[in-house]
Amino acid sequence: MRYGRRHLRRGYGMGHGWWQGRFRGCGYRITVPREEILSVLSNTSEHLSAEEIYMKVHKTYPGLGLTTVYRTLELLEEMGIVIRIDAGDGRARYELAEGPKGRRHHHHLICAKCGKVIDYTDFIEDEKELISKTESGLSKKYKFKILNHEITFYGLCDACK
Amino acid sequence: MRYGRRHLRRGYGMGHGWWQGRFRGCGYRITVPREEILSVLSNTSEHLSAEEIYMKVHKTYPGLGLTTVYRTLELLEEMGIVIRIDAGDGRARYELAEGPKGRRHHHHLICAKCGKVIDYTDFIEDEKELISKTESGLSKKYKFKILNHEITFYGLCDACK
DNA sequence: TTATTATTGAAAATCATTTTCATTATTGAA
DNA sequence: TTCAATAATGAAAATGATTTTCAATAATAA
Repeated sequence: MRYGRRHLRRGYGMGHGWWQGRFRGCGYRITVPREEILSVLSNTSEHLSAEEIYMKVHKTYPGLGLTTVYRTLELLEEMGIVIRIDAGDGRARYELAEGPKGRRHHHHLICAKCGKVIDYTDFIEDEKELISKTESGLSKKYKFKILNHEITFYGLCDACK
Repeated sequence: MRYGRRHLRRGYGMGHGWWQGRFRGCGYRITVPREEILSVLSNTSEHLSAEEIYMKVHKTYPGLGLTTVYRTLELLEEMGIVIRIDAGDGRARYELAEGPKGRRHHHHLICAKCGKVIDYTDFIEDEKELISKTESGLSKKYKFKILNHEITFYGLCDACK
């Protein structure tokens, strides 16, 4: 007897992501939707929106709901596994903060017209000194506990200019 | 006979903003809503959302519609008179790019909890070299025409930490 | 295997922003 | 000043991304 089940089951073949430990540690469950979403994020260098992630996962796992994508991304962002980028076009994009291979610290180049986001890792060395100096100065002066920084250049990409 | 008019008329007392020339130059009309919105933006050091601007203007000019605020802000952003800031809390905030007195180049410190935005002008000198170097390097490498940059620190403000 | 309860998906609800459209106000020309 | 052309406006409806609600389902510990 076959059963038309909407849901995959997790099994031996499923791989044991580097992130699973962190999930367990926080008391979160490891589920198929979460595995699928993280798999998509791990296998792209693009900056995907919630809907784009939904569509990609949907191909192999049609049971997925868009709601779950949003919920998962929110969770992943809270855990620092994922970074949300606001390209200013009304929908957020997401990228892995640090993957299994350890992504390098980088910043963004955003096209003001089409919203395309490019990572760049150039000049990070030169940046370090400025950032640490600025960070300690600001933290003192404005009584901010600084957690993160972001350098973004806006402009027009090759195709749009 | 009195008439309950919903609309103020522009008159001699209304002041001649530094921005009016730019409006005329672009073929845009100078209207009361635009004057009022720019007046609010000129008289605050806060980073206001469209709705906050609407509420402030509404006190002296109840005829104003929220739609007009959005439309005006869009126009002002296009003209480079206003800068939109995405604090990541789902609504954009706006600030004057450069006022009559000429605001200094600055960057932002954003509280990840309450969304508060603080301008800082510290370390701008140190920043210059890095930025110009980065800018020319990126522009060449990625064929981007760079128009603008943004440095933002995220953290917790004194009240939230 | 079972009980507990976190997670899920669908549908409805939100909420900021945009669009539509008829009305009104600004502007340049007469 | 008056007038005609049309840009700008406000109200209401539409949009679109994201969030909430709630009953059903699946992951986990015992």
